Amino acid sequence: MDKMLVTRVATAVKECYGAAVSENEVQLQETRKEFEGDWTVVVFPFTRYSRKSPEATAGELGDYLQRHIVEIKAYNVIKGFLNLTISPAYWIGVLNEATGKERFGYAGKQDGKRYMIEYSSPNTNKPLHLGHIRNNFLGWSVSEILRANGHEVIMVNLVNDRGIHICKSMIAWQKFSNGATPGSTGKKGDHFVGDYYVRFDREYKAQVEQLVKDGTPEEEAREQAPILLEAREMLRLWEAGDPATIALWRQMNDWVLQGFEETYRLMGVSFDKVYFESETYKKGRDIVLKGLADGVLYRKESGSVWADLTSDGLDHKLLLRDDGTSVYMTQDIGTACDRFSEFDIDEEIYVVGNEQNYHFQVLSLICKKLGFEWAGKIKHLSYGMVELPEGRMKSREGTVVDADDLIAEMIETARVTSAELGKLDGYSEEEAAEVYRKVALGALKYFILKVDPKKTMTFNPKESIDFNGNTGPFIQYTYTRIRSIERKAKEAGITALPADPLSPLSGKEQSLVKLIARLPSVVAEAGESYSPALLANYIYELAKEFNQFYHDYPILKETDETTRNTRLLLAMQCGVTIRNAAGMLGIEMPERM
RNA sequence: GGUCUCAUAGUUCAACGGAUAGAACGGAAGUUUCCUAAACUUCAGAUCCAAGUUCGAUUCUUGGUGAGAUCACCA
Repeated sequence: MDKMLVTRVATAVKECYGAAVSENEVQLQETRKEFEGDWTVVVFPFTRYSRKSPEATAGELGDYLQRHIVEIKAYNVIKGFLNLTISPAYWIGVLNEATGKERFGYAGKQDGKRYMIEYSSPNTNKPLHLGHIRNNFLGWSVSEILRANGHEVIMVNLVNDRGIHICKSMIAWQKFSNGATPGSTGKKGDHFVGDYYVRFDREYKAQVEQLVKDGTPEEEAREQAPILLEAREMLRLWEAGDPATIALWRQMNDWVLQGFEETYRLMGVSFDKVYFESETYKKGRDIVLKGLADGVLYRKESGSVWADLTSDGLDHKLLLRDDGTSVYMTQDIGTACDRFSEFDIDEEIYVVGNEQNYHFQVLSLICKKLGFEWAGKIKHLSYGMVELPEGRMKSREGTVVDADDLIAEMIETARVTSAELGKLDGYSEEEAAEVYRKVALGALKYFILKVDPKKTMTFNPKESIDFNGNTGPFIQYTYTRIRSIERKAKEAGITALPADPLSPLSGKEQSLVKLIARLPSVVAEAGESYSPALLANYIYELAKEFNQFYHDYPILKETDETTRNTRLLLAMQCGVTIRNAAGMLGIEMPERM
């Protein structure tokens, strides 16, 4: 409907004033609640074609549109705004069309693009924390939204499983574990290994302090601490392929990955393909050498290879070290190249925190310089840090919020609240636990996804799990109310019937239908801008609108059968809409809560 | 210092260059009991500063101020 209106407005301008206006010059928006009408055309831009006052122009266009579009019942003009009122029959048609579609909101799979989306990308030396949570939710949700738009999405995870950080955990484990394992201690693997990483750091600091006390300059002490030298030696052994080192490395990574697996399952995210940096870290070397031969890159006397980006306002960037080994940037060039040739993807999205904005700016620039035609197809979905009400998380100060701990706490809060109110009394323990999990994760996901990704956000665990206001649980709660109404209606033998075209919808009913009808365009917009936040805010608006609607029109009390059935239908469709839209954010709906 | 991002009620978040800047939480007052972890209705309360472009600027441009990120032979 809205697309059709835009087209027709453009023709109207052409017919009335003989000026060809492109469709993106037409500004169509939903009429604000305080005015009469459904859609509003902003006519200010057309006054230069009509050479008349905004009011007169709007009037003429309104006349034309009403004559030529049957669905337009009336129009009114306020200043330069032309408000169009659509006939009630149209809205009833929309409602009838939407109902019964379980996949309402999802576009069919037609000529969509193929995306690859890389997200999560953890290091294997410590467990996931709150920052990863934002990353995972964003990556998963954007994928779902793109899929809902009819695109194909390959979700990938690049696990950073090699380097000095994992060697630090390995050394500490060798020295201090006495052969302990996650199995023997009952600890989750990632936490187990993370503890040794922390242990390493403690030991390292103690050694530095001791060296300084013995008269070593601090800078030198930091370089010369024995345990650090041991970690470096271990990295050397690893790169040399020393069997014992490799075996230990494999063992510790397995522990961590098993732990991650559990956290991913809990968060409800998954991947189509997992890359390991240990397998990709040498990539890109040949490409860089070719770039060097082509004169795009240059070599310093010491042997290292660089890209000169100063003409683009950036610095020089190292691509190969003196010893010829790759750096992070080199690997990224290599893996991107592989992916584009292997999967024939139209676009690659990297979900990575904004501390790497510079990295991705440089990456796309270098790829362009190297002459890859896909250089423009790599996108960085950059997101801001997550802070706590007390301020930034600092690993040094131990204020990092662990992902598993946080989720466990939220589930516990949900459990306690529910137990107090005894609402799930009829449920078995497993069923109830499932509800707590859905509520806790719904709260977390909604709270994080409703915020514009690029902004730094403050996460307040207490507020997020509030059951009122702009929260996930409020949305879930609204859904369960709808389901409860459905159940009661069924018990009373009431069935929802298609709306009667002869019974016009009231204002509140109509605005609810309008809101429901908007879902497809919200999904499309969210897909284009990679913004789950748009969807989140939409769902809240719908949930809130439903609550108001239900307050004004108690469905089960209504005596007129046709009216009652239409309203029941409307409520049920609200439920489907909320469920589907929330599903794209990864928020599951409980039947009761 | 260079580059990039952000700045909106007390707080957490909204607002393709459009109408009187919306919500939520918190605060004040009230209504109701068909769904209920009840909901709904009022009230008070904000665009960091200064210029510019525009019929119209929270939005675009420039310059300030403030906050954050980044500029490694780390990843």
